[in-house]
Amino acid sequence: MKTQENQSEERVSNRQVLINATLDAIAEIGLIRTSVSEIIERAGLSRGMIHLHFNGKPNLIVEAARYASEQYYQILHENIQGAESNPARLIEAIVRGDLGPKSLNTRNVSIWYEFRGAARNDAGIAAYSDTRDAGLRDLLRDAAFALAEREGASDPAAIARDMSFGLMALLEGMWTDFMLHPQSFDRQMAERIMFRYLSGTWPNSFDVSGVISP
Amino acid sequence: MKTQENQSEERVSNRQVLINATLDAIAEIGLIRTSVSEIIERAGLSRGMIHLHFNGKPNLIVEAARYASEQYYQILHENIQGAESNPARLIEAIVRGDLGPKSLNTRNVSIWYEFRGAARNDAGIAAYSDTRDAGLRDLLRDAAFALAEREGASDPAAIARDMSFGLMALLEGMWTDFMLHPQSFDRQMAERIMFRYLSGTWPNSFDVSGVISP
DNA sequence: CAGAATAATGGACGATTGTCCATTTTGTGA
DNA sequence: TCACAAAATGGACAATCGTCCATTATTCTG
Repeated sequence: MKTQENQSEERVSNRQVLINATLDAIAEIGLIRTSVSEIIERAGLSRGMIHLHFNGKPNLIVEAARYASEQYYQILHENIQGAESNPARLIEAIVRGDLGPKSLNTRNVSIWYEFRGAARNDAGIAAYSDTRDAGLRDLLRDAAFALAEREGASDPAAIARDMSFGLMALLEGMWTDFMLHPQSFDRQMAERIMFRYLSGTWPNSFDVSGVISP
Repeated sequence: MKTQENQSEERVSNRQVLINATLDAIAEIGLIRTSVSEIIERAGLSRGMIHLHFNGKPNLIVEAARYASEQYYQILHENIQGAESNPARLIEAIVRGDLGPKSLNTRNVSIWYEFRGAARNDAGIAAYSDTRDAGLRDLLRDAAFALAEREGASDPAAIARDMSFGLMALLEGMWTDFMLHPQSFDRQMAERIMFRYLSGTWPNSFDVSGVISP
């Protein structure tokens, strides 16, 4: 029975406006220079709003981290939809998704890197910075285990542990390289390197271009 | 003809004291909270020294980045000494060195990560943040090329490009993981993952424990 | 030893930080 | 339409930021 709340879908609360402005600022000028003045100017709102909605700047930063983490997860699960049943296809979907423009873009990578660094000295941010890893790692490990078993490895658990860890680390490195050189980064090359790695361990499931179709 | 300059080897200029204090602060509390007050307190010097020796804080930060970069390089070259002639041994030395406690420790990793992030918005820092990569990448690419040729790959240049890029990215990822979980990080596991990757591409030169001795 | 040059001090300075509240504006229900 | 509640404003505030300079201490030179 709200009045004209939903006259339009794009009606967003000022709370969310502040979060978006904060993430924009972090992406563009970094956490160091993201001041209250900077945020409220980008948001087009008044100074007191941060205190009203978040009880101070630190809380706003944490909420922005939570939101960014949720966004990443949502895209991840969209990427892997339909591939969950086949471990090789699942890994392929994760890799391609994580290197695709919806995940790997200047804004996301900058935000991710800034929060990562801040997490070292901020428990509140650390909570939402770690979740990304945990969820992704579990997905990869389970898929790697299934794959190792299927290919008849002697110790599938060990392989799964090493490979999920290695894939995570390699993706990390790709993101870092993208952050440092966004204009020269080559997505195709990045994917090829990932699949070369995968085919080295599971030559029956992968080649340099991805999953081998039967 | 200096007076009592070298009465003891550990006599260091206050310029260097400031750089060390800056790096300590960055490692422990991060770049955001590394203020002039914080630095001079750690250095045990007076407020004006930063302006006297560096003409302002920004310059001090850049000089600290340069020094950290030089330190990293020095350790790198110590690590690979004697292994330059054999490409497989050279890669092994780089990998083991980069994952060893002289390079990969809490202080170094924190500093490296902070400068990496700052480089995005600071050209002065970017210069010394990039050099590490450039030098390391060249070393790896040349070794990878020699190895690819020796193992008779069809396109050694392509292999060398992919592998040097992949090795860099994988090491990046290892460093990041160490930064996030320094207490649970497993150096042996990290090395094994690196060598598993290498043996996937060059099974005649590497196995999971390192270079294969003839 | 005297004099000059250099190194070091520590506080003053304006600018900017984040917090918070008195006030005004907007929205809602009687 | 009126009265009340909620949302939003924007400036005051103390604290801290980085800069810079007048002053003092130290070192080097002749």
